[in-house]
Amino acid sequence: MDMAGDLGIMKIMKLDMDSRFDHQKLEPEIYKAWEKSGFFNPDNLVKKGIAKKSAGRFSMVLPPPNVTGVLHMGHAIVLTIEDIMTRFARMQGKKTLWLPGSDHAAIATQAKVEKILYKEKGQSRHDLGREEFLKLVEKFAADSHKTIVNQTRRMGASLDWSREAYTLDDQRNFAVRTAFKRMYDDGLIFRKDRVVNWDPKAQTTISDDEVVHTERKALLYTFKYSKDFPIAIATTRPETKLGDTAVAVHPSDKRYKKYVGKVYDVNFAGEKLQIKIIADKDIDPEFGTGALGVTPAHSMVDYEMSLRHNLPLKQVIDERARMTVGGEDIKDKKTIEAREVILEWLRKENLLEKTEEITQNISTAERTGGVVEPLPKLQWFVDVEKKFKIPKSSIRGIKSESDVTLKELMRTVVKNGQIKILPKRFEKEYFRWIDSLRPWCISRQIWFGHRIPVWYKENKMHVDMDAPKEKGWEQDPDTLDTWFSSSLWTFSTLGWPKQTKDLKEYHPTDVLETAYEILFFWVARMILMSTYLLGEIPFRTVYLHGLVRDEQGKKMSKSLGNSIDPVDMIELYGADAVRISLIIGAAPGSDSKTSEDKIRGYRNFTTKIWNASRFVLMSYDASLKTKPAYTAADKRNLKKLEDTKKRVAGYIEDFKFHRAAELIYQYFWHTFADKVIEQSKDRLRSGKEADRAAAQDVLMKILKESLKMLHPFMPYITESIWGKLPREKGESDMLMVEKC
RNA sequence: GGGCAAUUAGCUCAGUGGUAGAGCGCUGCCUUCACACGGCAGAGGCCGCAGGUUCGAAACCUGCAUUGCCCACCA
Repeated sequence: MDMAGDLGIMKIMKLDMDSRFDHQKLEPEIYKAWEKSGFFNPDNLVKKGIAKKSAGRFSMVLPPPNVTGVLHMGHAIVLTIEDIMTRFARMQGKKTLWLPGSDHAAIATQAKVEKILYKEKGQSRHDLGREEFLKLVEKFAADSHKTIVNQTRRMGASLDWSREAYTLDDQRNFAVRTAFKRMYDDGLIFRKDRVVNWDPKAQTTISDDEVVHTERKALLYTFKYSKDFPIAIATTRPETKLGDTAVAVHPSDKRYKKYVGKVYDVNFAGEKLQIKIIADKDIDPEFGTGALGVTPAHSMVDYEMSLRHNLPLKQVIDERARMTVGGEDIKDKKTIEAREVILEWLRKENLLEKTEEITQNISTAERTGGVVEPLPKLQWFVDVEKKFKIPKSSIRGIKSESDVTLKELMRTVVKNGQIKILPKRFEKEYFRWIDSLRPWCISRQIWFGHRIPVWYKENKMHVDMDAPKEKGWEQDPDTLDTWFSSSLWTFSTLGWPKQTKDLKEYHPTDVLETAYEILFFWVARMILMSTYLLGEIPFRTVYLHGLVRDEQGKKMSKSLGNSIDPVDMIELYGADAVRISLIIGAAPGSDSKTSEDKIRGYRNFTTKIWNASRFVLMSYDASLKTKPAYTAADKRNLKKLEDTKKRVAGYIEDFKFHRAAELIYQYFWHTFADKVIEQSKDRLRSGKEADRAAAQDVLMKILKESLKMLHPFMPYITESIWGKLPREKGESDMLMVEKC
């Protein structure tokens, strides 16, 4: 194989080695040489005969980073683990594809740009209008994309940039509209008035998974609606009681049995209410008075209860979290202000029986931190429990043309082992999530994202790929949940809905590697979409890694000021040191800690690799042609090398990257450098020729094999050293594609 | 309220039935021609607690404690 010339790697080769590895200068040069070689693209691996049919293929998508900012340690660990898998597969001669892309991250990106716009110009998005504002967001996204892609390259990630995708580009938009249309036609997407999670801060709905429960202290008030109402109720939000349409008690609660079924007209703080007493087994007779004021429009629980009992729904709070009913002193007031007014009225009327402090869980929006206000709204949903006919299925246990639900599909592929989730404990969480899954609200009242492919005219509705030809149709102003488009990622990136060669070759992908945090958001929904739209699994193995924390074990975040910038660390210590320090000590699915000290420690390892290699190269006498006479110790050393290689490969195949990395570290430093090299010194200087030949052969052999083992973990320095070593027949000029 | 995980040397963590390990840190010696971002030597742990299984347990089982995380509609 002679490709050194046009690969440009010769330029960075020298006959001997510099006294240190200049990572700042050499890493970017090496990355360029890799890119120029074209070997990140599997087509070229096949063309040049590097990928062997018998070795099979390996495909994986990169979890697309959000175009909201810069690379952080979370990305760094993703890139490192996935690059290890990718490089390992490539060196095994597999047709290897690792596909990059980025995510438009609808709410997150829009919120960020709105913040900047307000800070810089004091304007809101409405001041600009939809079109102008979107231009601004797109500009921001493009800049951010550029930064992230450059930083991704610095990490050494061997991604096939020729296939790069974006969740909001034309091709992906086509996939999104296709998916939406198909789901609508199958009755799996519906539009309905339902109580949804409303984020008053972002002014949009959010899905159940975007709701975060946080504990806080609150006051629990016990009172009666009016003097002649028989039952006292307890609440932390008296203002919502203007929307009550029932009081619920436990069916076997003797205190209240006689009232069940009765209807009362009451005047509550000036608002006329009609309250029906109902019995529901979800009521805890022990809590408060054992009676719950049911507010169907402003509580998820109460809403579900109202559906069971056929209760009317009365909205009293609007999108700005202000009251829509009540007298002058209440209407249009913020909920907290209205609460005080009502409490004042309760005291005056002598209806307030008790006030106590409790700790309660409140719902907040994941992105904005705003307190979620449940509201009835007309929105689009995905029905996960409706039966539909699946045309074609390669899922074990689900026949083509059979009737299934999305939940069944999601559950089946993990239950039957077609998809393995590692570590296994996350499978349990996955099933639990599916069991409690409700309709997925997919419409968002924001501008940045895939516009919903639905058009309205008077009372007519048109759901299709494109707008109707005739005039007067208005497109739905809402956009789709960002996870709708990213859930198509494993196949939309390969050309779906077109039946492309890539789709046939690389789907299902082999591995989906990501942080356990987004198991529900993303992984589960990819399974949903792939099984539904393609009738096949999106990936065979889900490998989940933990979060990277700081020295104190705190989550790294900008606001805490404890985040370590991976790019700073690369500048200081090199990408190889950053990579291996993120791997060692990070068991699958467990959080790990990182610090500059740790990275510096592993930088020392790169120096050790460099110096040991320098020694082997400098003491190597190429003119020595004598047949080597191996000693028993030489054979033992070579045997140990083979054992180590096998164990390392086994660990990688088992997704135990931390074990593999630690083993190579131990082997290279404490076996090869400390023992084998030290023991060879005398022989190299004064031994007989045959012994010298044996000694230098063993050293060169172990060095080369060690570099191969190390390459997936520390690609830069190993590639650099490989380029300086004498090559034997059949050996590639580029370590990246050398057989291991 | 339900579930999951962790608890091993000062710190960070490996170690899934057979005489306690690594890195960092610490102590002492060594600047010898690969490397002081180094070498050699060394100190340091009744493996959270209590029971049990076993010839044998840090590992398996039961209970407890502490910490962390996830989920959940106690108003």
